[in-house]
Amino acid sequence: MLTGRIVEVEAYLGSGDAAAHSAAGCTARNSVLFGPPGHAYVYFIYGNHYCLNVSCLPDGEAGCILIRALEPRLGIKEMARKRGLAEDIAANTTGKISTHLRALTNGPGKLAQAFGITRERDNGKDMTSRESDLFIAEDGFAPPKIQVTPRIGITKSAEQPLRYIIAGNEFVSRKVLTQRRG
DNA sequence: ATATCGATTATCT
DNA sequence: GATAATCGATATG
Repeated sequence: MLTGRIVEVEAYLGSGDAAAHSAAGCTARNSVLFGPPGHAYVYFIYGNHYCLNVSCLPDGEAGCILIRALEPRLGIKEMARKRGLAEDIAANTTGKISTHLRALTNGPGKLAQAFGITRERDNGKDMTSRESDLFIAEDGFAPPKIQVTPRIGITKSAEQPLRYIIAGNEFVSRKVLTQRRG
């Protein structure tokens, strides 16, 4: 089993959000977004990568959360293998977080590859049930602080503060502008 | 450290 | 035919 803690997400709104895939209405690609909440919307982008979203709003309303980064928990070696990285490097018994460990799941395309998520296999899966082979569950961790920033990598509606990260977490896809150096 | 750039294809106009 | 919610490599200060 592979598990990771969600540390970074972005919201794509059901209406009035030009950056959302649902902005132009329901198509074959995005139909999951218009279905019931809690289901996987997986799309293929830039001819290379898959990205995982979860539908959120009630049946009939499009809207979703893009999962942008995870803190790897269980199955680190398997994730490294799927990512094409050396397995032993990821086995960090030292407690220090290596760049290789970070590289497993600190981006939407990376985490999809680490988990072997594809549109063909996973689009439409119910992510609310532990019976599903792809699901979200509560792990009891209470984030110290949630930070909100603009979304990343989009050209439309780029100013809206709809990206949510666990403040200070080492596995977010980009370091936030913090005052380093004194 | 930050910036720019090429890869590669499903999807929509 | 153009576009895209990315990544990894390369270049530059």
